[in-house]
Amino acid sequence: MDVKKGGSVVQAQVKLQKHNEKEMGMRKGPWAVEEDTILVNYIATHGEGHWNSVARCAGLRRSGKSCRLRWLNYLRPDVRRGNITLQEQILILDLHSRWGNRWSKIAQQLPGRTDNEIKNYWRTRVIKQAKQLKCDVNSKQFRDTLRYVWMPRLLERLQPTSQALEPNQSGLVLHASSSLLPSNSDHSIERGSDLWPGFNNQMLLEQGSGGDLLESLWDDDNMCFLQQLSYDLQMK
DNA sequence: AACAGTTTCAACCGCTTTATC
DNA sequence: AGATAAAGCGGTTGAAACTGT
Repeated sequence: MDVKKGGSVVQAQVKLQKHNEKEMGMRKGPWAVEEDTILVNYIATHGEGHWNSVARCAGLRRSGKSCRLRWLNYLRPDVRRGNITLQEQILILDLHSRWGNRWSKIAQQLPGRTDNEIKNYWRTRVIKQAKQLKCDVNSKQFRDTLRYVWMPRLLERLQPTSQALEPNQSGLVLHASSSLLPSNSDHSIERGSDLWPGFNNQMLLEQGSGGDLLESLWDDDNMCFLQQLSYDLQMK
């Protein structure tokens, strides 16, 4: 792809596209209810994909990109909205510690959640809390604290309720043991494993399962614990 | 009640990757 | 093989909602 040369082909294409969008009076900003209805109805009849033609054929004055984003992040029937459960929070932390800011990849492990939502969660909650602890969220210290000390503690607290759930052989399983011990392996997420069957996709889908034990990773109790941990580490 | 500061999250942007011709 | 279009990704922004004074 020729993107490095000054005044590249791609840049010219983008300029042209922007010009065309302007010419056509493309709408931007929040979607109106009528626009949502048009998009939903169009996709119900014609299906997803070919977003530029969706925008054009449905009579929406929106870019294909905008239609795609609106559908994937908001209008899609299987999209889950609202509070991120404790299990999801733990899974996000675990996956992020291994994959970094690969939001889309992480989102694939959380049914119904979008990359955008996970990214927002990370930026607004995790980074904020790390700041409170005077930690850099990408520092080894923060990651190790989460992974080797805090998460085992949380999992321990969750386990009694988790184990009450039926194992889901087809679902995702977080290998508690492997993910919490130093490892270079990227295989902690597998399908159909039963190392720790209580913690799987099924559990994530069941609203509130285990969540009544803890509402959030960032409650007072946990924050005190983390602050103490952070202090202890600094004293070393 | 009014205002200021903070938080949240939907939407946009720029870039890269993938698909198609 | 190269050009172009479309899709996808991660970072960023800004308006609305919320909270504190």
